[in-house]
This record gives sequence, structure tokens and C-alpha cells, in this order.
Amino acid sequence: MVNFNVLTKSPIFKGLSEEELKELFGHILFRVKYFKKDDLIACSGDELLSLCVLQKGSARGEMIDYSGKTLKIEDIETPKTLASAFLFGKKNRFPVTVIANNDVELLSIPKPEYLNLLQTNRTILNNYLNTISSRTQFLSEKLHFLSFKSIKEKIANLLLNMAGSTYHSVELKYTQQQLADLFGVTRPSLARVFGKMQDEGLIKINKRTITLTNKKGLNELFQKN
Amino acid sequence: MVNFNVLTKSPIFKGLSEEELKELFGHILFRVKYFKKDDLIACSGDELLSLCVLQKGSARGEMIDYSGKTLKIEDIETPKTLASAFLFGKKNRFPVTVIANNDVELLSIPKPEYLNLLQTNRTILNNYLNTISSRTQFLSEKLHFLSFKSIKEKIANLLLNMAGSTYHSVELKYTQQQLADLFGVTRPSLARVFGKMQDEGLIKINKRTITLTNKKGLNELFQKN
DNA sequence: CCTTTTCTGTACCAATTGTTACAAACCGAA
DNA sequence: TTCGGTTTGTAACAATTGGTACAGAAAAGG
Repeated sequence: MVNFNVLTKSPIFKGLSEEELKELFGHILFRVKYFKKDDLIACSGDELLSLCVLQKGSARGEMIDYSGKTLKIEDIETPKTLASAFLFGKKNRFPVTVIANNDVELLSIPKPEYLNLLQTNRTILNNYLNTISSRTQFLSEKLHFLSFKSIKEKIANLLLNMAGSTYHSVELKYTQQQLADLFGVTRPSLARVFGKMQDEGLIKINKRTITLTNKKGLNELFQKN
Repeated sequence: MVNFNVLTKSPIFKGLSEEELKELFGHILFRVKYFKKDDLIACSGDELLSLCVLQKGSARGEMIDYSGKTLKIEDIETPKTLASAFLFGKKNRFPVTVIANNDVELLSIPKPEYLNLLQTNRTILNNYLNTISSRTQFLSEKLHFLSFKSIKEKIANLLLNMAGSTYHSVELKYTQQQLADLFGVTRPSLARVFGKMQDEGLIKINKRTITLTNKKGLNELFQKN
């Protein structure tokens, strides 16, 4: 049975009332699939032929390596959609293997039916476009951030971003450890670079407050590429 | 004037005939904007309020750093769309500054009108969904690839991907230099790691052909994370 | 105030990669 | 074949970062 109340809270159906949803679902084909704990919901590489919305329970995405061992895990909670960014496009296949964490109810709408929904209802179209676009933008930002190779560049980028063109000092909201995790480096390495940048006269550290004493110099770190 | 012939070749209008396009464009509002060489088409941070298709000329995307100097460049050729992945989503703003390389004609369709097109014509909807989804998938892959930190991991990932589960030897289609550029590392560093992996008995190198002598060992490189 | 925990600065050494340089191997064209 | 350019293997050294450890500073809690 479709749980319309849950669906109204999902990213792709938000903004619609239960009544509107019921009306829309009266004109399309769909299925509700049931899984028990540790059931296989989808396999990495499976073609995505329908939009899948978790309306009950939670699932985990697992990466399987070449020898068959589980690698990384990502969790998918209740009102969310499975691999929504992979429903269309050239490689419309599951990037991960999806397994049920507990009793799971999955609303499955075939791609053609979902296209009907998108063309019928502007809110649903807007929701979907915003969802996948936001994801693209998130990935773009992440990728841009990763383009800074050295720790020094990462710090410079962070500080210049926080300061903008007006401010000359910023206050860090993270501990060194949190910042190190964010950068994907070790804490001592981060501290070392901070110290070196202070020695070089680029910044001045006072507790969590960092003064950008040489903005021009910080900028020049990016020139040599 | 709209050049419908060019538009039929653009990623978001392909599959439609000139006649169909003319018919569709008869029901929506749009503009054609003209730019001369080095004219500013859009500024980084500008809100994206309309879909922009290049129907003549070419443009370049420039990143401006904090001190005002130009950093990186990306080229946009004729039948393509400007920042199509940034039309929707939370941060629907230009990620780069766009400047005309020569005489440019830009078809500009306001967002609400484009939404009408998407709802009216299934081909256009499919095209757009495929376009931005493919981009997301491209970014996802790139990001996944960047998650391998060391050169050794990158090589192992490449080889295991090329070999799959059936083959035990692969032939590289790139020179070391090309591969190094792809990985974002220097050529000698890459060669060094290749040599070391051969010494460790993981692979065997014969010209461009690489035999995976120890697949299990290659896999284990990813375990320690 | 003192104690405990957390955070920070720093030192040391190992591992990895970049940089530069050079010679051998390879390959296509004359 | 010989020549010239490209590709590859390798070496030596520098720079960066990771890993580990430890002491002092700061913060939190009694």
C-alpha cells in the first residue's frame, strides 16, 4: 500500500498534498515492493528502469570490490529516493549494491510512468530538476575543492573564501582535527602548514582567529599551475 | 533570428525536426542576443534565469581568482548550452564568467518558458534529463576516481577496471605521459610506481601489455582505508 | 582552585611524490 | 640502414605529507 503521507515529505513529491498525490497516482502504473532485513534490493550495475522511493525502513549502499569484499557504505533513509541521479543519462545503472537494513517498503514507478508524472505536474518536474541539479552542483563544488593539491592551497582557498573581498580576518569554526578530516589530511600535517604559513608572513594566528596579512601572497599560490 | 537548423543538432533539441521546433517555438517567449568578440556574456555568480544555447560563434568560461586574475579556461562551442546543469537547483548561478570568442548569437529561453517546453514535448524533456544526468554521472565517476590517493591505488584501479573479472592482462592505449596527465601526476613518478609494482610481483610489464600476476594483492591495496 | 579532557604545537622519521637530468629503447621516415 | 624524434627506465635530490609521540596550553567540570 502506498503511504501518501510519507511521500509528501520526500524530496521529489514535496509541495503536494496527499489528495493531489492520490489523484496523480490514480493515472499511472506503479508497484510497492517489500523486503526483509538483509534482502538484496538492487545490484551494482543493474539497469535503473524505475524510480524507487523508500517509503518505509532504511537501506545501505555497498561498494563491492573486484574480489567480492564490501568496501564503503552509504545509508539511505526513509523519504529518500534510490539513485535518483542515475535514472536517466548514458549510464543509468546502480552505482552501488543496495541492501535492506530492516523491513523495507519500496515504491517503484516505471520510467515512462514517471515521465508522465513529470509532464503532468509542474511541481514534480521542478522537484526532480532541483534535486538532480543540486546534486550536480554539490559534486562540482567538491571536485573544484579537490583540485587544490597541497594543504597550503587548500588552506589559502578556505581562508580567502571565508574572508571574501572585504574582510581581512576570519574565525575558524572547526578544531584542527575537524579541519584535517575535512581536507582529508592528518592533523599534525595541517598544523605544520599553518605554522609555516605564519612564518612566511601570509597569515597571523591568534587562537581560532586568523588574520590574512598578505592576501596577494595567498592568491599567488594558485598561479603556478 | 533563430537558426533552427543548428538547434536540431544541439544536445537538448536533437531528435526534433526543424518543423517541429518552429511549431514549438511559436508557443513560447524567447530572445536572441548578439555579442561581439570579447563581450561579457555572463558573470560568475549571476543568477541563471534562462536557458542559453549558443547558435553561432564560440565562448570561453573563465575563473576569476580573488585578486581579479584569470585562472582556468573552458571552451563552449556552437550547438552547446551554457551551464545547463546550473539552471535549476539551490545555487542556480553561473560558476564561471563567460566571454565571447567572436561574433556570438545566443538563444535565451526564460526558465518558465523552458519548463513549458519540457512539459509539452517528451523528446525535449528526455534530452534535458539525459544531459544533466550524464553530467552528474561523469562527475561521480571523476570523484570516485579521485578518491584513490596514491599513484599505486590509481594504477591498480585502472588495471582491475580494464581487466574486469575475466581477463588477466590488459593493453594500455596511452603513453606514460598521457596516463600521468590523466592521473595528475608526473611521468617519472608514474614510471617509478609501475616499476615498483612489478618488483613486488603484482604485475608484469611487457611494452604496453600489462599482466596482472596477483589480482588479489592488487585488491588488497584498497582495504587499508 | 584543582583535575581531567581536549586541543594545539612540535619534533622525528618514513613514505610518497615532484623535479631534473640523462641514457637506452623504440619507431617512423628518409 | 640511418637519422631524428618520441617513449621509457632510472637515478639523485628536494618537497610534501603521513605516522607517531609527547609536552604545553586551553577548556570543561567538579
